Amino acid sequence: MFVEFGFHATPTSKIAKEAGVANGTLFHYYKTKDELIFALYAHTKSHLTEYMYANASKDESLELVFKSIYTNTIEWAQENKPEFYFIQQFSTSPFYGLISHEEITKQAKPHLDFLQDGIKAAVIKPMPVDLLYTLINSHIAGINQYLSSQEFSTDKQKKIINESFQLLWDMIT
Amino acid sequence: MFVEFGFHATPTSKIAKEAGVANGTLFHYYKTKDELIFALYAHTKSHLTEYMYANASKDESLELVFKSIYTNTIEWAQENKPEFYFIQQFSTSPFYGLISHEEITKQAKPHLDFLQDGIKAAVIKPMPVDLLYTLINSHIAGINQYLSSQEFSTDKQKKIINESFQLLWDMIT
DNA sequence: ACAATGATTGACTAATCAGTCTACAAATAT
DNA sequence: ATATTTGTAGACTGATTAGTCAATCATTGT
Repeated sequence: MFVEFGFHATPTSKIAKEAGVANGTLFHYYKTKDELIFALYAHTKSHLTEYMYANASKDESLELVFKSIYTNTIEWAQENKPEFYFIQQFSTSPFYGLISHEEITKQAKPHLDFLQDGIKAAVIKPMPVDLLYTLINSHIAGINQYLSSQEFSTDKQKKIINESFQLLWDMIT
Repeated sequence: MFVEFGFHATPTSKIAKEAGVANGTLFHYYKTKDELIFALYAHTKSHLTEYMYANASKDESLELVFKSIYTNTIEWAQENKPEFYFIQQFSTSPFYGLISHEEITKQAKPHLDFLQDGIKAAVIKPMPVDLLYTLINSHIAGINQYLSSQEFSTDKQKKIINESFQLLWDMIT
């Protein structure tokens, strides 16, 4: 509903109704509407992170692990479009600025470590990991936007993902 | 104010006050608050577009023209952070979905044409221009996010822009 | 069996908001 | 000079909203 109508155009009364509970119940679990929004963001973000690292055996080469994470992320986004869109909407909203810097770095830590390993192993080009991370995230956001902009067959979609991965991989290695 | 507080947390009364006019005056020029928001988006977007193509002499090589557009865009974004942030906020909000598809393609047309020329000239890799366009936009959004995340000296900033341009250029050519 | 705590309800409220309306002022046209 | 249109003002309204509250209901521990 936040994605469809926006944060403030989605009243708590409708959220409660959609959830099948009374108005008061909602405020029993979340002191304020903002708290609910933050909780939803954290919840959604952790779902994505969990899915990203699924099937990531540490035996594979760094490229294969990275490709697995890349593919997983896009797959999750395509199968959970509202959730992914919500993350983006939240990230570019004033709400995002209210999250503590600490929380954000904590969230990004595992990803940054992974990239740092890649640099240390002389696989990934030496550059600030923050920059690298941002570039990768933006790239993935772009691919998702493209994949959502029109209807592709599953095969065509896989082809796009493979090719765009190669572009990204060549760029950072 | 939209960037700072969000769309609905910015009442028309405060907009009018900030603009130094009475409440009624605002609604004399914009029938609804939404109309004002759309107008602000169109206004801001056209400012950016104008700046992007500044100093773009058609005599230069395609790479130099592209680099000029690239640099201009990032410069504008860094010098007009709230405006750039507003465009991003708007683009990932439910408002964006209310803009006609026609309007969007019309807006992107010159950029797509430019990229198409690059492909025809065998400078840019052959791929769907939509995809190319999205990748470039995402890349630029990422760089801006990175540049805004910490304070860089002007020299350092220029260095980052140059290096990241090279990454992008190598990726698409 | 009986406390005690936690969960659920929905009517209620105080505040806020987008948009209206009437009156007046300024500018422009005749 | 007068008439007509356009711009400005700000008090006002009806609707909506986040959040409260007092009263039940359910669950758990003893």
